[in-house]
Amino acid sequence: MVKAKSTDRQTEEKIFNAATAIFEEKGFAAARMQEIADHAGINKSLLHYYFRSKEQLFKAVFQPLMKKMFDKLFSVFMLNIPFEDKICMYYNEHIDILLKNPRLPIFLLYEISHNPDLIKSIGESLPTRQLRDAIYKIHHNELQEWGITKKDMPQLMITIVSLAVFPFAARDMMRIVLSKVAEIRNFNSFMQERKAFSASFVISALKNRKK
Amino acid sequence: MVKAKSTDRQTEEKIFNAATAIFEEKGFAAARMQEIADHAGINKSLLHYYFRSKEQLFKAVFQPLMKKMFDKLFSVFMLNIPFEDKICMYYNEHIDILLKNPRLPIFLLYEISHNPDLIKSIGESLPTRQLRDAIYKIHHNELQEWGITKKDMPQLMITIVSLAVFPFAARDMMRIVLSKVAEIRNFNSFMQERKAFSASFVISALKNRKK
DNA sequence: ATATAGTTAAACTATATAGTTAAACCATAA
DNA sequence: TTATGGTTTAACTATATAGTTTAACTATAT
Repeated sequence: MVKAKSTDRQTEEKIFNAATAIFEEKGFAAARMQEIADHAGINKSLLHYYFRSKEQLFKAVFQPLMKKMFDKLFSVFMLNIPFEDKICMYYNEHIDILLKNPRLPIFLLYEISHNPDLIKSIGESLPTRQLRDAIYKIHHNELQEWGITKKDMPQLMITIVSLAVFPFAARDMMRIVLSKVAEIRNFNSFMQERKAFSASFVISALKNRKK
Repeated sequence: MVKAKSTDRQTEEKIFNAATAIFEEKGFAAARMQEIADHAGINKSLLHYYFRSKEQLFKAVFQPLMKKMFDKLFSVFMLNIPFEDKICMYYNEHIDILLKNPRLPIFLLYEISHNPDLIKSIGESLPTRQLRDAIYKIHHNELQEWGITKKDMPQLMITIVSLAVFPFAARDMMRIVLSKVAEIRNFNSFMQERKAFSASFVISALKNRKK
């Protein structure tokens, strides 16, 4: 019985990993239950034995991914360190995470925009306003010096995130549109460079801000 | 015969518009030929009579959209005006276009990442390198003064575009994650604000750049 | 050894959808 | 008037896929 339960978990995990990979690659609509089963090395019956339906399996995959993403983000921005250091740390960490899951951004963005309910429950549980207020409180002096008001915070936050996330969402577009621009041929090294570029770009913009 | 041809064009256009709307809203995989026919006010037989298959119809919609998008972008950046003005103009124009087609970015990005062939032919015909070189030539003085080398250009270009396009791709994510942050409740006015914010952000960053 | 939980195999149902066909309909140009 | 080309209707085929069922198999705990 004890061993059986352990096997249980292993299988569940195999399924979870397979589903994550397939959903992330193909999206919900184009993913096939058979393919997920194959990828997990089990058969379709067992897939439905563990997760009653495609929707249920999808949610089981999607929501933790989503939460993990945000928790990571929030944890960095909640740190009590100077703003400049925080920006550097954010780009270093977030870009590294995404380099390991390059298809995650386009997957999450697309699925949310086609099924907003999926994330509603998560969204409501996120301490978004607390984050904004915390950031604003921690960095009050710096932000004030740069002329950033509370009203500017959403613009600033979206801006910071854009620089890291957009290139992943636009990866294949870049690959094709900019394929003839030599410097971008290798996406990985482009993103490595981008860590420092983005950080210094944001800091420079803030330091030289006109209201 | 003459009148027939004109009717022909009208129907083709009705189909084209309907297909554009449905594909943009649902994506290729989830779009239904029946729904497109309904939306166009015709029946499925006629749909196949004009466009032999779903793939063909999709390409007929997708490729012009893509090209239109890039032509507009390129035309702004090719203008021979000061860099600061160009940045302002870009954000004003591009954000206005996207406000009229808010689902276009996520649609294009997703479909390209799931079927890169779709755009390969377009991509190859785009004067990307010329654009980079033209920008670099037109703004040589300003860029040099700011310490932007040719090698930095891709980072800079992606950065500029990110700030305008990412919020559209992340629109529903923002809607949910930031729903409790009062300042963002109205996406439209958020993007209106963003025109000036982005422009001044980029200019400030460049003027204060450390190499 | 036996019962049990996890697992497989294969056949099955139900449904959705792309695409086809053929006959009839209708406006218009010759 | 009549031939033509765009159009509708409705029935059709073919296929893909989610999900079900059932019987048999296997390892393990007791």
